[in-house]
Amino acid sequence: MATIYDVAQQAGVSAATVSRVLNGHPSVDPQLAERVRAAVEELDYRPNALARNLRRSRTSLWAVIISDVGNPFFTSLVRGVEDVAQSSGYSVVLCNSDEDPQKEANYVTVALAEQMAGVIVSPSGQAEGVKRLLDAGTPVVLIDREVPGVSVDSVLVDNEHGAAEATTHLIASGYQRIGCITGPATLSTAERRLRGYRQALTDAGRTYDEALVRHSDFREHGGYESMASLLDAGVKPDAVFVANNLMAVGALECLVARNVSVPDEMGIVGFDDLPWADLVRPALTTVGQPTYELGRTAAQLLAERIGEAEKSPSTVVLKTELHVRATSHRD
Amino acid sequence: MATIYDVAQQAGVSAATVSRVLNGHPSVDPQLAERVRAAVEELDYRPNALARNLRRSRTSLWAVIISDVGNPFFTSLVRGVEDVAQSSGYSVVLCNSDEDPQKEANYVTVALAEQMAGVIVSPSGQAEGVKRLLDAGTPVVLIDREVPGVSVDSVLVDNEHGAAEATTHLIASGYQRIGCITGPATLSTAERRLRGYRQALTDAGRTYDEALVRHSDFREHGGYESMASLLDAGVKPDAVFVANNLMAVGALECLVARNVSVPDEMGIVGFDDLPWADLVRPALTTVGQPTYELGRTAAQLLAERIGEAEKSPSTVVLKTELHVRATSHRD
DNA sequence: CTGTTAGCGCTTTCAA
DNA sequence: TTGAAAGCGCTAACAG
Repeated sequence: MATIYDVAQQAGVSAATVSRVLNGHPSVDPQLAERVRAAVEELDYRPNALARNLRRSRTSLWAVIISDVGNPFFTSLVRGVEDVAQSSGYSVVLCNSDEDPQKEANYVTVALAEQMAGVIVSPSGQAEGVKRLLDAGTPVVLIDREVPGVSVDSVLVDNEHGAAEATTHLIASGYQRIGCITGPATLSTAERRLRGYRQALTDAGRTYDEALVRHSDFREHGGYESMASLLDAGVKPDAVFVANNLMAVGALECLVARNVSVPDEMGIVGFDDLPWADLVRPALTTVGQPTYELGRTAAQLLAERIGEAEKSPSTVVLKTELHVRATSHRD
Repeated sequence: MATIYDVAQQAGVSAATVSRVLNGHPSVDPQLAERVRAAVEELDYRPNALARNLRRSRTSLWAVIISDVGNPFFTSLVRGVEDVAQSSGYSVVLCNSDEDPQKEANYVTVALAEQMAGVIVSPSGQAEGVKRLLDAGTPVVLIDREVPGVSVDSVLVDNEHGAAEATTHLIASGYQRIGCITGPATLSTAERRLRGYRQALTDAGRTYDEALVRHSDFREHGGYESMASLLDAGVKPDAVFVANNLMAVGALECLVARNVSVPDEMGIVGFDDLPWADLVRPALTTVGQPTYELGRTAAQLLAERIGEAEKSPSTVVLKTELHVRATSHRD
């Protein structure tokens, strides 16, 4: 592998000049610059990123730490991030924490150790990872989820409003006992969606019944179990607001398995869409999120933060949109 | 940020000794080692990976370059890779090439520049990226797809056999004119699956009719279009073998849109499963792949290759398994 | 078993 | 505008 000195020798200049040419430093004689470029070409020289990283003490990599690669919500989001990153000259590497704070911590350590230029993270509950990044001065943007007690750029959706809209829709569809399956109490999305659900009930003059609420894990299996638990309970709901897409799938599977007809015996609204939703029968009513836009926005915030470390953090809240399909009304 | 010298000073030893302790080099006095560990703790010292990388001229990162983050096939595979990587002391970063050779080339450049310890790649058609990695001496494992003319560790499934089994199943179910929607001719999987389909027809004494074959892009939309094109053609098929999961979804959506009843008017078998397949109606018959196992195996090969650069490359072929569901038989 | 020393390849003052 | 030289933080010969 050719080094910068080989190029310098070949071009008859110093390594410093080669470096200047390579990094677009203006004050270089065009003739010399041309000789350097020719030498680079000839030797097929590739700068050693490791040495450059060490010297500059940063890389041109962004880490995106997501909490579940298997959730299509994140894949669309990642596309949004990638598109912005590319046009800003960064490459994106994905890290899958699998909702495991330990794995998340590992990836934070990697991002720190490799001195990534920036990190976009959907934190799996604990503030610790985000705090470590912030303390080290790494530009960070939170996506999808908040963490309490830290001041940091964030991109969220209007979870409470979306959840309330979903619940109100179920009420308007004539359902009487509306339950809720939400996620881990440690996640802001789970809590906010639960709050929106509760608020909508209260606003409609309904009583909020703790017995109709389940906390689960935002995974398919958890949705299945929670629905089963709801069906086996004393007071059965006749509709359920399910606070994420994977759990909605699980809940539907449970209803199919138990021969509970949807939407007649049980109405369902999920949060976040599914791919190939059109093929799922009955078609699932959802609170749609602008996933690609979430990714784009987070990436833009990150780029700005990198450019200007001192500016005060901003939180962008994007709107959700109710997609009424078949599972939420009886007509 | 504390450096290794700060730790050395704090512990009253040399930087070399600190390095030895940190890297588990055996010949260190336990007492000194203990002092070093205490100093590390006290200063909250984190080794600078950039410096270490430069010195060792490699990182402890694996890159997994996949061709479509949106395809659940890859997400399961990634889990398999991660599990092995973790237990071998590597971290996995994901790179999404989106079936775009240009993006793939960029990520290869990143992997090379950052001197990743190893790369697992499902190449998007061209051999160029893989060749560059190999030429640079980077340990590489191919997954899911072959590239012609390079000798490299690979993990594949038995595409021809799986496709033939699917086609034979359609024949046995009484379908007469069986078509095929396959992927880009540049991808080995697309070609092998097409070959398996053709072979099965021939073996059954059927004629192979080029007019019933479509090459598409392994994406949902492409499957939709191809199915539409097949329906609009002079000789309509009464069953179709679709060579990947996303295109099968697209094809089904087209059939729903056109009011073609499945499996009565049209039988369908897809290649590779879908998540929440149980909810898709009618339930899709598929050629199942051991996705997690593919990832695990690739990771193991990579670990071995890193350990022993000179061993001759091996190709592991895993078995597929036909999952007969509702879309492929009329009874 | 431990310390001294010499770089890994690059960028960036500083002087010319 | 250019080059010489220092050094980012770590590891690995080589001595001792």
